[in-house]
Amino acid sequence: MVVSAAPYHPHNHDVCAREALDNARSICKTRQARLTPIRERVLELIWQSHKPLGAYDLLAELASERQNAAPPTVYRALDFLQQNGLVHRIASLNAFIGCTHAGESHHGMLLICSQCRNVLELASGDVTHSIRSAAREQGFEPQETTLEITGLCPACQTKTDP
Amino acid sequence: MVVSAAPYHPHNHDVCAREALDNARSICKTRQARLTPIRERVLELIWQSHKPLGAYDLLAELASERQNAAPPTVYRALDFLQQNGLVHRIASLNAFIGCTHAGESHHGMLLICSQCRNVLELASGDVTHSIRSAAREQGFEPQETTLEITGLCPACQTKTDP
DNA sequence: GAATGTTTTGCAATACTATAACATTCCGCA
DNA sequence: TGCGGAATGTTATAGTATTGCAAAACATTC
Repeated sequence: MVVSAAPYHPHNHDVCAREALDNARSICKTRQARLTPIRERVLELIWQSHKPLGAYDLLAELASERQNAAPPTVYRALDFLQQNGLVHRIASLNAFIGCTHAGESHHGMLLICSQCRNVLELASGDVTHSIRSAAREQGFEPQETTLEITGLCPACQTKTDP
Repeated sequence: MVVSAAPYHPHNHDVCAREALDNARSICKTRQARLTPIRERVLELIWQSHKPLGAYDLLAELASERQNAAPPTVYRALDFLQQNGLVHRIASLNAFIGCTHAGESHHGMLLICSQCRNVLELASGDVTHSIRSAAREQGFEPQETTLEITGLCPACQTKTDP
């Protein structure tokens, strides 16, 4: 499932988020991974927008809903979600975003708008391929790729141009 | 100046580090940036190897040499070195590495060995180009790119293969 | 449905990473 | 020699993440 080119295109985000949740439930069922209430709620919070959230943002939300939320609560949920390919951690921001390519084998290229903070996840075969071959040329065997690009999304470009 | 394909190739690292320091001094002179003793020492510490060092690793070294080293001491030095393109911050590790392409316009692609922790910096035109065009296809205007790849370097591949 | 082993959650403490704010010192330059 | 900006000293604190152990929930088998 690939969500359409959100977030730069206007879209019904409720539908978008609901689809992501449904998809997550289906993936977890297949993988026999337990999408517990805490984990599901964390994922739901992350999917409230296409802007990355910090672990302590999530914790604050969670703590307002349940008594016993502590840092490990949210970090464990995030670990689970990452391991099942449902969220990405954005290293350059120490924040987390819902994965729009869950269930597909990919390594996401994240386009992060420095102005509105929306994040678009891309999976480009060209990019993947050129990175792999550049690495292999050096005899290097890649395992994990972190590719994060900050810049201006289309909407924010027109806003800042006079 | 491009340092040869260190660190995977055997090389005289003393020479390698000394060249990096000389190069840094020359760059700072040109840019009228003040490579003060603290800043130079931090850079020297970073260049002791091709393995990334955390800010607090650097601080520990620094503190053993001078009385007044505190976190801001090392973070300020690192800020300066980054702004002048002499070191890179590795977001996925919260650590710092000497830039092997200082003085050249580039955005480094870092190959990080998960076993020996050595880091090789690459500047591939192909990769740069495919990333830029993938971003632009979405109408996105890139400003900063973080590209970090963990995997196995040639030496560690042969070690782990039986 | 009770016993058992595994997974998940609760809980407290702490480690690690980074910055803020303000005082002081240093350095180039008029 | 004194002025002004840059760099450093100093203290405190903010922000991010993990460890370790106890308790509870759950799945499975008997």
